[in-house]
Amino acid sequence: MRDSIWCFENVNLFHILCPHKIRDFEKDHFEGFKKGDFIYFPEDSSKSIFMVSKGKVKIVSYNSDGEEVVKAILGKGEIFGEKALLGEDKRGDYALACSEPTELCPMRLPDMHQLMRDNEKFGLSIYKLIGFRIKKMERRLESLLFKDVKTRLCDFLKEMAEENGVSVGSEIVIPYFFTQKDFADLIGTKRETVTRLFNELKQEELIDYSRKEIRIKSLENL
Amino acid sequence: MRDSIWCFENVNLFHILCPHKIRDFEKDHFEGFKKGDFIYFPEDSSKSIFMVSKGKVKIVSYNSDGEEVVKAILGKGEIFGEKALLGEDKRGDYALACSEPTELCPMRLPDMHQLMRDNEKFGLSIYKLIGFRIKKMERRLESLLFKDVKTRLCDFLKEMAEENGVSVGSEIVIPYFFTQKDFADLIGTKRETVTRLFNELKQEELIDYSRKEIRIKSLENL
DNA sequence: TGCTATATGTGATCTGGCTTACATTTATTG
DNA sequence: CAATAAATGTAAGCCAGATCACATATAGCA
Repeated sequence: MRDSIWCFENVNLFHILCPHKIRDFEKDHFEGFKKGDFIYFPEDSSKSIFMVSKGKVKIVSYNSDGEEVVKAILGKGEIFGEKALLGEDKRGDYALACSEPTELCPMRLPDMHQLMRDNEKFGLSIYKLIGFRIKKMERRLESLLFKDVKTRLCDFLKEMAEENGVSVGSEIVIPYFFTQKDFADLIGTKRETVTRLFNELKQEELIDYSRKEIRIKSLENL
Repeated sequence: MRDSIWCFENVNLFHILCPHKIRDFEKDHFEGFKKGDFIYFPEDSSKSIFMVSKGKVKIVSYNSDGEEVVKAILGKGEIFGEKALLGEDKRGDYALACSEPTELCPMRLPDMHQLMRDNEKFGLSIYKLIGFRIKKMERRLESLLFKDVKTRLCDFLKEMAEENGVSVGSEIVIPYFFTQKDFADLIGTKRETVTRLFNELKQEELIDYSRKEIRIKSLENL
């Protein structure tokens, strides 16, 4: 594992969960969501967990000033709503699709429990995933406590490069599904600051970007 | 549940875990720790979980600048090292006693698993506790993202009042086992700022404090 | 294709809380 | 009980990043 605050431990459950192994529960599989569609609301009871089979999903809540708290953004193969496995009764946050089309594998909780009982290895990897989520949150906390905005942004870009980056020549291209506002929310700063930093990094020849993609020219120096 | 960022959902497992129900595993029960003693190190493998039966335990890690990242401070009846249940192999942080004497109930992982298998209700409450830990961390994150230092301190004092406070007349007395440095670490600020704020709150007649205790004079207005 | 909404760019100003630098008070230890 | 260490108190100066106030660019839609 790298030193980066934002680095991911990729526990990709796509091939375990979806679509083959769970034909039995396939009833309401694969729902189609459009950008901005809500998947669940805070008051919904936590009756199922989801895996993203296509698109991106954002988990958010809103603080008392109506500002968005971005808890996570998830891509293909990642699960969310997993707190249902920890005895959560209500979701407590919003899940919404943030790319189009977004498709999910929903798993009802009892089915999930059965699956985990039947397949110990699978159960373990689910719990492991929860463990990784916790560690990730701990790193985010630490970065918020001790690192300045620029460092946080660089760490975050590195994380994205690992997760979603595609090598093209010496560069790493990240398809750009976040707005600068999203970046700001994720690293805990303001949009204007992100704009400023993006241009600063461009000046320093570390990245290049358009509204379509971000090109990381020198991952090492970020 | 209250609105406070810092409010606790008290899942006290003391009477479930300790000391009666687990006589079988009692071998190395109740170890005595002095203030500052390390209970585990980051490289230790996660072979057991602990419950505090007496005293206080601090979970920390250190960032690259050697600054302490305080992840949690736990009192009687609270468990720690629970990430072992989530497939963690190494602890990844330090646990150290921060009051004297501190005593623990250590539970080896296999025993724990057996206990959880045998007693479904118990297993559920353990997982629930992990869920609460996650929510608490989410609140801490949110507070760090959006609230200023004074608000964070007030929220934290409210949390402590709930957890450890004793009503004395119209006041709530909190025994004072944290130094101002500890407060600073926990809410993400510097010691000098905590001192200033403590005095500010004293001026405003909201609290009173000595090195022995903090008296909350007006919880509502904090 | 033009109109409108949303995303991005960029300066000027302001400020919470960090930094630095000590002083004072309370614990701890030989 | 003195000596030393640790915790607390206070104040001046500074700066990263927020805030405010626009300008421009791009996308989506009638």
